[in-house]
Parts: sequence; C-alpha cells; structure tokens
Amino acid sequence: MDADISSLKTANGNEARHEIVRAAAEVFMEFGFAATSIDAVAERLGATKGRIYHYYGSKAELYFDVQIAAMERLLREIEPIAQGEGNAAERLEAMALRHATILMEDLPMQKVAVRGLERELLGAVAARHAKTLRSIIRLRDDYEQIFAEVVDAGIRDGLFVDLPPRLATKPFFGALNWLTVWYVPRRLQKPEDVAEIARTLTGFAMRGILKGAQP
Amino acid sequence: MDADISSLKTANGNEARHEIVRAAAEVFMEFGFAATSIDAVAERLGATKGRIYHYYGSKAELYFDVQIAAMERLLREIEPIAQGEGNAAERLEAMALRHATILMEDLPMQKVAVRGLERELLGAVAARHAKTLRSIIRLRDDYEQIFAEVVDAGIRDGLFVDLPPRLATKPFFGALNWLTVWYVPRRLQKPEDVAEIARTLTGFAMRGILKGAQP
DNA sequence: TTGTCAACATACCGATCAGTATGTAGCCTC
DNA sequence: GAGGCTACATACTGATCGGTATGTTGACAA
Repeated sequence: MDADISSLKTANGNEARHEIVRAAAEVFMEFGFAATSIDAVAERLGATKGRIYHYYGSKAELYFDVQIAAMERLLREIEPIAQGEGNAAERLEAMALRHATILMEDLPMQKVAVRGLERELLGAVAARHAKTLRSIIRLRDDYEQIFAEVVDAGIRDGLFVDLPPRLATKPFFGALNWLTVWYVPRRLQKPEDVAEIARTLTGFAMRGILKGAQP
Repeated sequence: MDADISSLKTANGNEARHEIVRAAAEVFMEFGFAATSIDAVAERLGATKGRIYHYYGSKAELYFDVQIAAMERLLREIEPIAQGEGNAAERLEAMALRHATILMEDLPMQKVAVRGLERELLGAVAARHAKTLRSIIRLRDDYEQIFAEVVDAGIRDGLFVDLPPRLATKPFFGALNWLTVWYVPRRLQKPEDVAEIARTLTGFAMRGILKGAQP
C-alpha cells in the first residue's frame, strides 16, 4: 500500500515481512486467530516475538496482512480472466478453475482468508483497526463483484439460470470454497490431483449455474 | 447418551442444560471457541459461571454438546428421508432442502457444528477429550455417509454424474453449507424467505450432481 | 426443625499471552 | 573508531480467563 521509497532496506523489509506472513498463515490456519499466540508464530519462524513486533504493530495487523495477501493474489489472477475473451460461461469456468487451484496452492493463506473475519475480530479489536477492516471487506466485495458481473452477463445472455446474480454466486462459491474445509494436501502425487479436484469442483459449479436443457 | 434414571431432577437438569447450550451456541457462533469466555456465555444467560460449571465440567465439554445437539437434529430429520420412498434424485433433493432449512432455523448451533472441530481444539484439549472427539467425528461421518449412500444409488442408476460418491458430496455440501458463511437472518419476513433460499440452493446443488442432457 | 442436597453465586488462583521496554550485535557511514 | 541505525533477542508487566473452592438459598425429607 505504501512501499515507495524502495531501496535495499525496503526490499529486505518486504521479504522479511513475507516470511512472517507465510509462517503466520500456517499457524492461523491451524488454530484460528484467537488461539494463535504470537510466540507460536515466532517459534514456527525459529525466532522470537521481537522479530514479529519489529515488523508488525499487533497480532491483528499481522492477521490482516495474511488476508490481504490472499485476496490480492486472487484479484490479481482472476480479474484478467474476467476481462478476457470468451462468453460468460467460458470466462466463469476459467475463473472458477483458477480460483479453486489457487485455494489449494496457497492453502494456509487462502483458508485463513476464506474463513474471513469471522466475528472473532469484530467484537474484539474492531474499533482500533476499523479502517483496515473496511479495506479488507472492500477487497472481498470487489472480488465477489468480479464474479457477480460475469454471472450477470451470463444471465442476460440466457446462458445461466434466472436468479439474482448475488444470490447465484453464493452456492457457486460454496461449491468451490468448501474445499478449504475438507481438502488435506497429501505429500507427493500433487500436481495432477490438484488439477483433477479443481476440474471436478468447477464442473459441479458450472452445471449448477448453467441453464439446463431438460425442463 | 446416559440419561436414564430420569426423574424430575434429570428432566429439569436436561432443560437447564439445554438453555445453556442455546446461549453457548450463540456466543460460540459469534466469537468461535477460543475467543468465547465462559463468563460471556454466563452473561448471555443472565447468570454467572457457577451455573455453567454446575452442569458442565469444562468449556470444551460445553462446546461438544453444542455440536452434538446440532448433529443429532440433522441425523434425526434427514435419515428418515434417506430411507423413505422415491428415487435417489427425489430423496436427495428432499434431504438437501431439509438440510438447508435446518441450517437456517438453528443457525447458531448449526454454524458452530459446520465450522466443526476446526483445529482450535485438536491442538489444545485433544488428549483430555479424545473419546468425545471421536464420537463427534463419528456423528459427522455417519451424516455424510447418509448422503453418500443416496448419491451412490443415484450414480448406479445413471441419474447422477459419474464421480466417486465421497467426492461428489463435497461440492454438494459446499453449495448448501456455505450459507452458514453468508446468511444473516433478518427480522420479520422470515418463514417464506428461508424456504426460498433453501429451494435456490437445493436447485443449484441438484443441477450440479444430476447428469445433464446436453453433452 | 433439622439435615440434605440441588442449584446456583462469589471469591480466588494460576497460567497464558499481547504488548512494551530494554538490551545488543552487526553493519554502514563519515 | 565513534555514532547511528537496523534487526532482532530477552525480560517484564498487566489483563484476561479457565477452573476451583467456598459460600448461600430454597425445597424437600423424615
């Protein structure tokens, strides 16, 4: 958001921050926000609190950064597909496929992001970080909006079932995002299996939204 | 599980426990397990810790009871439908419709149950309550099994897409269960809207799993 | 009318943990 | 080679919270 005076220092700082974010994502994924201690994140880093608090002002700020990193990757990869070529069905399918794949590739980050700001935060540190909270909710809304627009186009073209776009995207996301609940990465055998799962889920979601031929 | 010597005492005890479970479900839903304090649950009850610890030995035990109550309601209502009449597609549709409706009707309990035992527990109090944990996982597996069997029947009958039943049920549940993430109950206007949402989600999920007519 | 027990409330303890304050080792600069 | 700064580590504090120990009150029993 504000990295501009980039020099060696800033670059190193960004890399150091990113290491912390990755470790934090893993621990947050395992235990959730409240049950994750900064000491546990530090331990996973092979370091101590000092290192983390040198780069982050609070646990909430670190948690937010995980979410932002996850959302930014999704936005960065999916938006071009949405604006690309093909009819609404083709674009939506490509978006879903990429979306599901990213969830599995970046599971820790994405799992944290998908579970979202689950109230655990709103009640607690809401006021302090109200501005950051808004911007994350904004990111999420923007992302859903990208899908909603393609869905809307598909509905207008008569390709998709006749539903309010915002409502149609809910089960669509559900079929895909649910994998963050059940998917457990196995050692080895990964690259093709991930693609296979992504195709299966995408196929399901597309059938759910496409206007069928039978009455 | 062990309520047998039922007398006035046991009956009152069960009712008292159920009140606690309801309040606990609301607070757990809002803040999650770790961020929910027993004092917060007591406050929602208009009571103090003493009341809760009179009936429950620990916070984990209370949390488990919420999950058990939620799973038991689902099992109790959906199993008869699965064993009922109709072909696989008709039964699965009725099950999905009822499932989605229950999620919305009992949102606090069901939201807690859907989010499940999210590791926040496994790491922490796992050993102490290993037995209870197993039985809850068992309940969840049993429930998914009910769906998997109907799905399997539908696949064998050529009604559903040709996928491993366990894999096909994932996005099916996803489309439905995802509502626990986005659904926010509004005052008034409820009874028919809930049914409408349930029908929409069920329709999506059924299209996702039905073998389409177009190639 | 006194004992008993369920059904709580109150008071307290010990552990955990976010955040802070204070070091300190290395590098860079001049 | 002295000051300064970055990138941490270490030590500490204050607050929260799960659990327990100890009341207290009313109903019922005998």
